[in-house]
Amino acid sequence: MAVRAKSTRVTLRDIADRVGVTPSAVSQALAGNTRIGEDTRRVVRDAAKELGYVPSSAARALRNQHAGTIALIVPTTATHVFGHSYFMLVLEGASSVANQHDVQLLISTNPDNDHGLAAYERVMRSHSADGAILTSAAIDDPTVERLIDSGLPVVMIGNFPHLPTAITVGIDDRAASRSITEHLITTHGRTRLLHISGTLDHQTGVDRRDGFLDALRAHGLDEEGAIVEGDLSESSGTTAISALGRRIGDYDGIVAANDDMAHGAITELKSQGLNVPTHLSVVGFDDFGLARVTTPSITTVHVPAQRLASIASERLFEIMAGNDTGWHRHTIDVHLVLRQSCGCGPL
Amino acid sequence: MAVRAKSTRVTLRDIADRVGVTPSAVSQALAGNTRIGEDTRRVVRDAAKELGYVPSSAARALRNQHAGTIALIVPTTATHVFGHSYFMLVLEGASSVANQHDVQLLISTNPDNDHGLAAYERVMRSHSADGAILTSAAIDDPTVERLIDSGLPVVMIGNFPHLPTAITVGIDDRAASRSITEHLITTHGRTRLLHISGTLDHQTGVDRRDGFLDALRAHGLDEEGAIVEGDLSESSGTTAISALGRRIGDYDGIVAANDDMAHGAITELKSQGLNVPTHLSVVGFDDFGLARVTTPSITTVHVPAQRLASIASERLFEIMAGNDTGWHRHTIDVHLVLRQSCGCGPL
DNA sequence: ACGATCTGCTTCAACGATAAAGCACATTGC
DNA sequence: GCAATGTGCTTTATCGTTGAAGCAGATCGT
Repeated sequence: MAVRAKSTRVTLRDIADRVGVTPSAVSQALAGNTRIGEDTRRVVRDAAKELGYVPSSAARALRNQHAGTIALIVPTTATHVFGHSYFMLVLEGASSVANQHDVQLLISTNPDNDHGLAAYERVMRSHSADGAILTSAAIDDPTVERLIDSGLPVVMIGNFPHLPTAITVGIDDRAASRSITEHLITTHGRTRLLHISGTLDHQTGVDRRDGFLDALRAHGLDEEGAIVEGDLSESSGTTAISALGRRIGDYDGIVAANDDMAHGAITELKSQGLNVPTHLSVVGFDDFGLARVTTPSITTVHVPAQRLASIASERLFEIMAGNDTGWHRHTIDVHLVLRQSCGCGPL
Repeated sequence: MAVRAKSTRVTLRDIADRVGVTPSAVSQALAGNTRIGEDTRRVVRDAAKELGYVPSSAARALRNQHAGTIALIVPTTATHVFGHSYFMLVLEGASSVANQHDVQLLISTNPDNDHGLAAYERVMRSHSADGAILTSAAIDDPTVERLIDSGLPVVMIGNFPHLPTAITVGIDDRAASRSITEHLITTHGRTRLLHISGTLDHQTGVDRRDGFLDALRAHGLDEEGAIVEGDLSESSGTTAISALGRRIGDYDGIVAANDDMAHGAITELKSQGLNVPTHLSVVGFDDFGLARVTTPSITTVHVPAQRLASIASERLFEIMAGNDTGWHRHTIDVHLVLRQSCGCGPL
């Protein structure tokens, strides 16, 4: 039983030989071409089913000049971004849309240091994907621009104001950040606020910081010492607080650029004997899972990552189908999720 | 500016024309064939670099009869399994190994209802992947057997005792489950234990349940009413407890088959005014992230999913390279992570 | 009744890369 | 001095699929 089945790879020729026509006729029959007789068509289809014929994706790709594949590109090391459940949601969104279109999903992650090209440049040049969803790109990543200019259909998740031709789906980070900051100010009367920002080489980090500052200015609050730069990791949230030493007493509210840092901050505050939300209100951003399960649960902005990905994917398929008339920038609404860490939810 | 760059796809012919040799010579030059003169080789390589040549993956795949791709197959709906961060870790492990081997990673998820074949059967028959990592397969999934018999190199993550020829990497769920149960018994003196099991159509669910029962029997404890079947979701952990009503008083320890259910159970216990770990000790399984961040943090078995995936991937590459002499079943060690929910960690 | 259209296939070329075989010409061995 | 070997390419065939073009024989229109 062992090796038998292995080599027998069914091609058009096998069907052709069995039915007694040419491979080309089989191809046309399977494609439903009406120039092939009704009878032949049926016989061919039966034979194909019986032999378990599946077209060779390589031959098809070569002949038709498209791969039947889209790529999900994450231009950082796997450990960095995969570590955030964000990616899982994106994958889920892209995957389901790809499946609906009967297209394979390729995951492209690490830089391909072997050839000095980014992995996704290879994907693009080798035509192993017909289009790409790009996410988590840094502002200054020069390869992104080349990717877009290459003519490969690309839809990006996030905001890229410096790339005017890019097709993007994102949320209004700045408005959302302002909104959650104002919640702390107007609902909870917090006036001495600290922002733990994300990495500022990503647009998201900049926008969330700016939204925070917008809120401060709108309410005439002090911007002095209001910002500490983090890196989106839980430990950077912890460090942000511990580095403050006793100056933490100057603050009564913390706006973190994501939930991981909010959680890190809360942990550190707790260990210093400070209660959240009694002594300080803390809020996060993202709501990818963590914010719901911690104690206190974290008030945050819900970012619908899966929906971002599925919308991006749908748009990508439109573009690949030649429909270039749709939107180029799409912003989907987000909402606050009020939980315990600001003082809203039941304790 | 629009359409210009698009069509210019660089092939061997372009390099050949520029250098003044045939495409075949270029191919050989790039492959480092010594029958091509030193000078020509250098000129060709320079031209290739300058033009930005990247081989067509489709043409290569067709000619060489292999795709340059491995598939990560998850034979369930995306929402079910992707929902667990397990998949993220597996992806990370597989992805990094694939990258090291300069091979693309294909994600195959949903059944392809269009043709009545599982998506991965198409992957296999269409030869769009040279090998596959298969995870989260149900015990009775008949397509798994066909996949293995097809001759496509496959390495599975998990244990599949009913598939004697399968190459698998897993952990000893039964021993680990027994071990964490015994921790509750011997260290914390818990004697009235409840197991919230996983789905029993997966080997993991069965093994973890059996390990729990092993511990009970070894210590002469009562098996009556000791098992409730859950489905690995947080809510099934909650339901398992709430459905018990006041009979929860009969128990002093809960062994959940994963952390999500443990967390659900703890939440429900809390809301009933029961303290964990004072009134009851609770433990989970997996340690994929959740267990560390809850309050109380959850004592659990750390399952190194990423390592499982990378070991599986390495073995897959060995097999694809023709080395069939390695192990067929590999079990990697796991360890308990003692935290607060059993009564061990600092509160 | 005889060119025009239809029907049902076959033939052919191509997608891009590659390995085997071939073919000149130069060099070497004895 | 002439076969044997080496060098540096070119020619050719192939992977599996597909669409255009070709080609018989039947059917139709007037």
